[in-house]
Amino acid sequence: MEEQQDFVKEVTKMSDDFDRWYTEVVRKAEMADWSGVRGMMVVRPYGWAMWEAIMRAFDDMIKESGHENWAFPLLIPREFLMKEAEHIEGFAPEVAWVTKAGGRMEELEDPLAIRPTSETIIGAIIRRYIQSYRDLPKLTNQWNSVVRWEMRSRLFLRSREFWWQEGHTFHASAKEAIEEADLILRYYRSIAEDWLAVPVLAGKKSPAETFPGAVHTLTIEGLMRDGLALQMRTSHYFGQNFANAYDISFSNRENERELCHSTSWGMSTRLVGAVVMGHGDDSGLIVPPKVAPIQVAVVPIFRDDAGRSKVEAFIDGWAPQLKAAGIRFRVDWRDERPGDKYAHWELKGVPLRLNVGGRDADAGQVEMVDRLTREKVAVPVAGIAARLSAELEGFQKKLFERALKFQRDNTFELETLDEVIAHYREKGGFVWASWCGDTDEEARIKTESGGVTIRVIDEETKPSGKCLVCGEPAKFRVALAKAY
RNA sequence: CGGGCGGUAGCUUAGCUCGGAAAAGCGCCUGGUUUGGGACCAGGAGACCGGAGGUUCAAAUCCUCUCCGCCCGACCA
Repeated sequence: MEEQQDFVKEVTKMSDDFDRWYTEVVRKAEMADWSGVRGMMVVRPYGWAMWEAIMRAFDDMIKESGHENWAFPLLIPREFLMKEAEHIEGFAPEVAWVTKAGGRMEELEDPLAIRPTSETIIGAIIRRYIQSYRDLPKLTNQWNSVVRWEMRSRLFLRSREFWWQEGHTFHASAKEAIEEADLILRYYRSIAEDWLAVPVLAGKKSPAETFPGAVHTLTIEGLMRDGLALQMRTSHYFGQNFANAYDISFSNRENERELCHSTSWGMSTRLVGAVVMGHGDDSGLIVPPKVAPIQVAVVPIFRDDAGRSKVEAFIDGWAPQLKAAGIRFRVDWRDERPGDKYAHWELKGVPLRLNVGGRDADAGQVEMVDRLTREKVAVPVAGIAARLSAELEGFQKKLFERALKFQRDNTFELETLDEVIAHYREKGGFVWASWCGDTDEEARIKTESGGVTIRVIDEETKPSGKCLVCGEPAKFRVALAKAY
């Protein structure tokens, strides 16, 4: 982490206490808050706007590849939930149930689960709409919120209710379903890297970390600035497990009944937390331009009414160009002093700030300040929209490169469990190692290291040498990390 | 869900040990002077002290229960 001057004074320094820093930034940047009901989050406009940008980007991607949005019910009958044994076993501890309803709080005959995810109800319903191979693939998605009864919560990262999209697709062949899960993982990677500027490791989860009921789970894992990994979403291939449990079948060309192959995949408001933790600094947020609710903050500077009129007229001269260029900007006319406004927009992580005073008006220029480098440069107003667009693009790129450098500087290659344990006593980051594939040994890594887990299996690269735990020939190359 | 700590104005807290008219700073509102990195003066609004019950002539303060938050752990696909 770079040295920073104390530009913003109202947040705990990241280096002093990362967790406190995180909570203070999220709240003081007006992104989210607690609601008074335990674990239930309020997402405020500044945080929600980032989520909206993510939603739009992802929604465009999946529409392009033929997915359709649906709305399935919030409440799930118990018998629907119970059908896939592994799935329900995995989710049982965090399901909330509606057991009473109505003015007299009458006990329901059959309790209804509040969806923790919708595989079960979609499976139970979608079978109606799938009869022939001609109905396949069925590519569904829904934007909604789900409830998981978590015991410990953090804003955006883990709350009892969170907002996400859940995609559920049904295919005629295993190959097609596997390709679907791969495709979605590529989309997720693009959201993380191209939109949020957070570089990720992509790969397969170990069997112990695989989604309940899935054949395999794919994941993207980002590295936060405190050195902990964050699972930034997953994509699952179910084989025929759900199709079997819910009898989702179709007639093939030969008029034989076959079970569908299915997938599911989800991406949540947790990503907003990844933006905070992946880019922030001691002064607060740094928001990637592509998802920034405000990309450019304009701070007018003047002494008196005459000065104000002059600056206002000057800004009015070129602001419409920014609007026309689709730049999300705000002119800060609040009755505050410039220094307050600087700190305010820095805390909120607005990529570019324009300081505009009488001297600038005379010179036909503005002072542009970069939130990342804090460099100040004079920018002529002639051609300002094109210049700012280019600067924002450059900012997005710089932010990604900085995060990529951070990730590389914090990625290591080790051979034995002892080395891994010693490493995580000192620092964080990713550690690549080789593993034989034994689940008990995987559990040993976690217990003996104090929480280090296998985050990703890299299937592209052959493992070198021996398993870090048992020393037998390795089958997998894996990335280890402590994670959120 | 266990262990520890906390909840008093929008925020941060003092007051609680030892019961006896609810305070401060910041923020907010009004007016004025100000404004290129965080101003100042004057006036003002704002709190049933998280909630319920109890002890007492009297409770922010003592007791019980409960809700919410923070830290640690378990759990977290």
